[in-house]
Amino acid sequence: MQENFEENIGLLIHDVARLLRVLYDRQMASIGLTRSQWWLLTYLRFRDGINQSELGVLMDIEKAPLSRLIDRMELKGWIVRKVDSKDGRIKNIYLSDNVKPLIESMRKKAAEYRQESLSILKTEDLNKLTELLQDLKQDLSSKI
Amino acid sequence: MQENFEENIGLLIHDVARLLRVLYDRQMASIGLTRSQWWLLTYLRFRDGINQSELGVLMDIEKAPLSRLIDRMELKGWIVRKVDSKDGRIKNIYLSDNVKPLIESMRKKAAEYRQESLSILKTEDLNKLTELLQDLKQDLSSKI
DNA sequence: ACTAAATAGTTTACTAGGAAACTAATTTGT
DNA sequence: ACAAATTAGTTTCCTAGTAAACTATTTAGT
Repeated sequence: MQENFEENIGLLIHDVARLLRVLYDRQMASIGLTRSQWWLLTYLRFRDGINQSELGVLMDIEKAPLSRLIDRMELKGWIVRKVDSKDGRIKNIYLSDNVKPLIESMRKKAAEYRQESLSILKTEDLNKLTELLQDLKQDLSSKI
Repeated sequence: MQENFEENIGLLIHDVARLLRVLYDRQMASIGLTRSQWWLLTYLRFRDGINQSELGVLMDIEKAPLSRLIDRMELKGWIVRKVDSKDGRIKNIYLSDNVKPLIESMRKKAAEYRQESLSILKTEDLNKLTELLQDLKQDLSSKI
């Protein structure tokens, strides 16, 4: 297609990321979660009470889509917003008690996903791939 | 975050894909195109007159979003739908003449993008990375 | 030839991302 | 103390992805 279509590593990474995403989405869908929901719950599990701005930085999404994601999850009763006691602009996000069983299911699914998606690679290849991607990530980060 | 958060290669690939996408989008935005628009024009450059179903397979998107993408690009006068002369269900997509200069700009930007995004990797590392990703892609494709 | 099945594309509903304009609360500078 | 600037979050508009229901056309089976 393009001048070097088959060898285009950007396209290849794009494809691999997409395939991983499809498997990932499938695991999540089996317990009734979208990718964003799962991702947000995973962060909250470790940072309960984090505010929206910090959460946006961690999840690497803008505050607008994050605000709407939180709206939908709050409607489901999974999380709650609470205005910060010291700074009235800030809203902190907390997990609701009734979402705890769901989070346990998530952890199991995450483990299945890792096993399913990466079992083809030998340990040394996995290490090499990780190393190369980390180099690339660091370089790209400096250009953004 | 997760049990093996830092070493999670799925997350790493996701991050690299995102960073590449941001650089890619930036190049496209400089000539007034979205990623999907650029992508569709790139395919049409090599397969002018392709029908929507085939285009959807190539671009790996469903027919619904493709139909809407074509709507928007047809409104801009960049492409045209023509009902197939032999099969009335089929619509073939053609580039308009006035989009040709834009396509030339695209080719230049694509070259800049490749240079900007991957220059950090040595040739042998690029080859190794390509090889590993191809293995992973092939395995994942069989699981989808 | 005629009904049933398959195919191509569209529309709608939902989730989701980015950009920009907006509101409300807080901090800074004088 | 008070106006200006900054910050946190929301809303709106646009693009875009999936799934499901739908229309129109063609093909297959009898």
